[in-house]
Amino acid sequence: MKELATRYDPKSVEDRWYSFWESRGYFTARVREGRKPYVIVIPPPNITGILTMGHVLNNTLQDILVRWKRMQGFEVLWLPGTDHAGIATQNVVEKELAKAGTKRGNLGREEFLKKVWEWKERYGDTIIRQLKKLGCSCDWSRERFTMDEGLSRAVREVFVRLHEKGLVYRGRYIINWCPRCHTALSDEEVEHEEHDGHLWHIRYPLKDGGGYVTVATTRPETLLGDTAVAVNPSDGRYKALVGKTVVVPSVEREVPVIADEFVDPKFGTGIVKVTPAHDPNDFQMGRRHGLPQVAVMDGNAVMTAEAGEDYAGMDRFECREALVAELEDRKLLARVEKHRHSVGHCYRCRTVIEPYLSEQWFVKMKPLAGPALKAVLDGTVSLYPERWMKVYQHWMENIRDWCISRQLWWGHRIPVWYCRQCRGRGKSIVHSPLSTDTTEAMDQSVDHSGAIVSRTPPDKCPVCGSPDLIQDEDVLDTWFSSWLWPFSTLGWPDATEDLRYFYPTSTLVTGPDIIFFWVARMIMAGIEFMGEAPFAAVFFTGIIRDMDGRKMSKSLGNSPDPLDVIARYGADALRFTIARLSPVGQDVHYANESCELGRNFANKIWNASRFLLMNLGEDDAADDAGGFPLTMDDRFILSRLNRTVRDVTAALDAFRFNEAAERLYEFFWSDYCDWYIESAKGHLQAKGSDDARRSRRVLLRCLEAFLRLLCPFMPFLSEEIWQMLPGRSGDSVTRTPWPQADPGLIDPALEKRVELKFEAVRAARNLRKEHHVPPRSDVVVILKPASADEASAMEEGRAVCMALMRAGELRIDPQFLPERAMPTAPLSSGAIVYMDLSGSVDPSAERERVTRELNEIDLEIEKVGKELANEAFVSKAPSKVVEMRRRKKKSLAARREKVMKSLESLGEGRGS
RNA sequence: GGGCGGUUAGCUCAGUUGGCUAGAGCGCUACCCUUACAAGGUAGAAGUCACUGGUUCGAGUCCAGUACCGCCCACCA
Repeated sequence: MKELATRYDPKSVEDRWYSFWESRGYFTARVREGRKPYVIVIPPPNITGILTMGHVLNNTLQDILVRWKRMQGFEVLWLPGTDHAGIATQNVVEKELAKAGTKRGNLGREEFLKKVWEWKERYGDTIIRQLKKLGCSCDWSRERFTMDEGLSRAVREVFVRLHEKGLVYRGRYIINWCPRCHTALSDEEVEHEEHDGHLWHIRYPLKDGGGYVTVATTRPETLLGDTAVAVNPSDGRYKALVGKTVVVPSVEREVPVIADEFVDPKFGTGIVKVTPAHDPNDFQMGRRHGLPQVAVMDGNAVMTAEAGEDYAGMDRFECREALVAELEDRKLLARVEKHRHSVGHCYRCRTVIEPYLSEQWFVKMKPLAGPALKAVLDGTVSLYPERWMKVYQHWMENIRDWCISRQLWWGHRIPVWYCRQCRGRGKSIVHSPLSTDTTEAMDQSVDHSGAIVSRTPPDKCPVCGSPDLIQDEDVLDTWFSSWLWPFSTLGWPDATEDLRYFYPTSTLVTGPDIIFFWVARMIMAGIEFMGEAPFAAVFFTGIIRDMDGRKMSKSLGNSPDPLDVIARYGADALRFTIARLSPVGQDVHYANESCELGRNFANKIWNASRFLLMNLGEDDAADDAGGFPLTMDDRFILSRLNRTVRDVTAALDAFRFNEAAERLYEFFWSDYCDWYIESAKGHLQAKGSDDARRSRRVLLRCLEAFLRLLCPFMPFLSEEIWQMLPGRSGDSVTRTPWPQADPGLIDPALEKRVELKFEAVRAARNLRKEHHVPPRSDVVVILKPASADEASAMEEGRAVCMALMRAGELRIDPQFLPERAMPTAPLSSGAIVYMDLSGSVDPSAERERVTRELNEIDLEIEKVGKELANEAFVSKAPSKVVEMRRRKKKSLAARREKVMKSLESLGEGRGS
């Protein structure tokens, strides 16, 4: 047996075992009929991403699940991959270009895309490599990318199918526009933030010279695009105004005063300016009243010529300032109020979003939402924690159409073409789908706007036959590929074996921040295209925060690099700590130092195993106790082991990872190390004895079972130790079956009996300490048991107790009566522990201590006495509970008596 | 404006259907390098379970309300 270090060194083992597992194909799933599949698709990290603590949490939990399920005999597929992350990636590459002194406009679309692909090849798998460091057991042979050929085909297929159903449409609407990214965004991609702004009250002169109307606005610069002023039709104050004409300041445009229900008379002045081209509500109002749309800003949020020559070319916020100054000069600014309101920001670059009128593609969501909501409400898909159901339901019931076109270059190009001939001549009003006789026509359709929607690039216009076609410039929202992930990754739209066998998947583990972006939409897509929800359960993790409760972020610098943590503490330590700390459905407060929890635990396991290995002989095996009769302690640890197996399994079944981790920790540290190994040490001394052999085998049996339970949490360490155990010939702990709890071995009564011994030992140790007995010196301990059963339990454990108490002599004597002052400690059973210090006790200190004890007992007696004196309690509470109280009272009384006696033996009675 | 969490030891959190004296880890105090482990052992101190009321024989746990913290949603001109 080679010498093992006294500290576990994760660095020297982790990579070795990872490649061992990988090279043996342990993570590769196969289609195996008759075997139940268990499938998780990874939430694909962005190719721009590096591993964050959020990923660590997420993927550790997924890895725990899949490793556990593999051991339970499922055919497990954990499907990995990455997301092309349209905006994020384009931004990253653009930044690189900027550093090199160029920009994408200079390169042109094709050249730029080449650059992005190059970037992706170089850096896109960073996060994948990092996941391997963490120990993630993904099936890398099935790794996918949202822009690879198969997934791109799925995207086109979905777009065309939705278009055929009339669920994809194009139109000119107000959308969320990021002036920095130069693209439209969906509502979900806008992050609202509370912001201290102003409410400017602005006077619009009436054309007839009869004074002013005063409107209130938070965005005065949009006034340049006003085409009306509105009041509520039932607002008595302003009835007379309706139909009159006012003059928009600065641009001096004459616009009508209209009446519209939308206006809230209680807000501001009750009069609202209407800017149909720059506000979604005004857009609607404008449609209702046939108002012109005047766009005063361009895609850079720079004022256009429509804004008037004073402002054209100005940035929107600059313009705001200048315009307010002008209004003030002209006495048209009635007043300014402070006003707190929420402002939308781009989720990728934080720029303030501009409502912007433009032509975009949308998905009609209502028809998709219905079945997806039902699936969650009826339990086809269960959400953990359940409360997310409400959030989900609210979103589904108030769902709005999804703007899916992006004015980017990096992404799936929209599978739509336009005919230059037809469009040029302004004809082509054709309805989809084209039901002509050609097979090609099945693949494409032309909608009322002249768009040819096709799975493959068409070579000629189906209307006029012209080959002069041009593809839509836009790409699709990144999430338009993500929402297909659970089936596109398995080969859809082809009817592959994988798809048939592995779909629907089992569990999705993700953060609640993408419930709308991703989870909800996947459920919709799964039901729409596969006819079945994509997973049975969704587990929402918490969000990782720092100790001050702040979100981890680069700018705050509070975001640790998991690879540093792994280097410092080990992957297992990080995994275990994260699992242990993450409360179900609650955010995790994390600091690197927390990983000491996992590191120390790993070290404890390492050393306990080392101890056992030092004692083991060649012939020791774990499968049985060698036919030797088991001791009480043996049966105790086996009982605790089986209890642990049962509890850990139940906890995992319920996604209570923290509880599972806690059970493992408790069992190993408290039961196995603190008690069982300590009590076994005596037996192990005579190596050749049956006693020692029995002990070794039970120790080994527990360790083996424990390592298997631990394996999903700490795969590297458990493998390292597993391989050192006798009788291993290169088999892997990851391939062993998950332990089954044997209920017959769980014996609560026995556990109680053994706990009595703990208590006696603890009491004796406490007495030693209180009376300053030097650690090395032996003492005489006398135990006065409360029952014959206790006496026999103590008798059986005599040797162990003596060792742990460090007692030179242990007398078990039901009749014992001290002749002189002796420190005592009562046990909960009513038994009493005496320590004979041969008169070296200070009676007054002891008296004080015992008096304190007596007071505590009296307090308890009073409490129970009151309860039992309560007629209502005795008659209404379950008899079991009443009985329990009676017993408690009795044992307290017995204890009190004993304490009183020892107090008397100390010389004086108590004052009261 | 609507909704959802949280509030238990100095810190981070358990406490599953109400029922033995509310637990753990870290930190703290004291002693100990006892031949697996000082990343350890042993013993200990430390809690008005946010507040107010209610239900109940009995409330950290259930109900109502209040306060503070956090998050999400909303056409908050």
